[in-house]
Amino acid sequence: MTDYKLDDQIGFVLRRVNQRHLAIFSQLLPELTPTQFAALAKLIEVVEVSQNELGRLIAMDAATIKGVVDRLARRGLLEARRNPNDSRRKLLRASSEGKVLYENVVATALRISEKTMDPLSTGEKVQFLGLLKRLW
Amino acid sequence: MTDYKLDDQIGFVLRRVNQRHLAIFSQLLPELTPTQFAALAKLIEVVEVSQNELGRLIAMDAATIKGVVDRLARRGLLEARRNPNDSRRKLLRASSEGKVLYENVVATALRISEKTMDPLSTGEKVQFLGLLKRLW
DNA sequence: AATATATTGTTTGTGTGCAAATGAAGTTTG
DNA sequence: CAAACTTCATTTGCACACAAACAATATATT
Repeated sequence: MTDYKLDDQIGFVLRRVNQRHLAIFSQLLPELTPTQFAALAKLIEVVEVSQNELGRLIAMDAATIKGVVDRLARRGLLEARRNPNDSRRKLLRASSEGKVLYENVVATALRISEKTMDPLSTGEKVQFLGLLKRLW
Repeated sequence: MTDYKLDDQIGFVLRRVNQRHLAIFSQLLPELTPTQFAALAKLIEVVEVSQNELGRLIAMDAATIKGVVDRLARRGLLEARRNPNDSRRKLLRASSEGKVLYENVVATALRISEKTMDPLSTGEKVQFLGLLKRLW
């Protein structure tokens, strides 16, 4: 008879912390989902990429990034064109609306991260993020 | 111009760590999803509960727990009956198959938690889980 | 007892997230 | 050059996850 405590398992706690983070995110930045914001932020950073490559940069598989890109495109936040040298590739760029939105909300995105970690002291935040990153 | 590094944001790192955890889980315990295992484990712990109450115990909303319970019931891992005193309520219990499966995999579930935190030392694991829990 | 309020489970709609299969288009190899 | 392979985007199918609306049923208030 093994003693198993659900509340002590990292997977379960991870899920709950993520729930809290999602709630904070959608309250402070209801215009975009965390996923959509990540895609937009990365797209602005790299200027132009293909769809699958963008997915790889933010750890989304081909099926997932397709949906995210479609939703951003439908709202006019990014633009797609075909790569003339490789007609399989769909090259993506943030539109000017996308850039404006990003500039308007990036400070809020930072506040979301802060608020999520608010229960921790400054030192603990650094420590926690360091440990968390090692679990990639 | 705010300096925003996606890879340093807790939400993004949380998502990646969760991805890694999910991959470990489905490799070591492909019979159940983490969600289904959580529902089964909690159900065995509390013996009998209504569907929505079970959802509350493991932080799943009514729509989500319904799907999870339906899938477990379809596989015969739990049984449902109507509460005679309150005919709205669907009372759930783990079936004997459900209990057997749980006993057979609970040790594996513990190994999954261990493996997820493997990159950390013993002291760091305790420390990390403590900090993580404070972010509920 | 009649009305108002709350809760239970269900359904619909939207958005991730992954596996597996597919056709089109490149690249590598014999 | 042709066959084998790889990659790109797409589609389908399944599993969470939450919001909002709903009917049925309980409970509380007057």
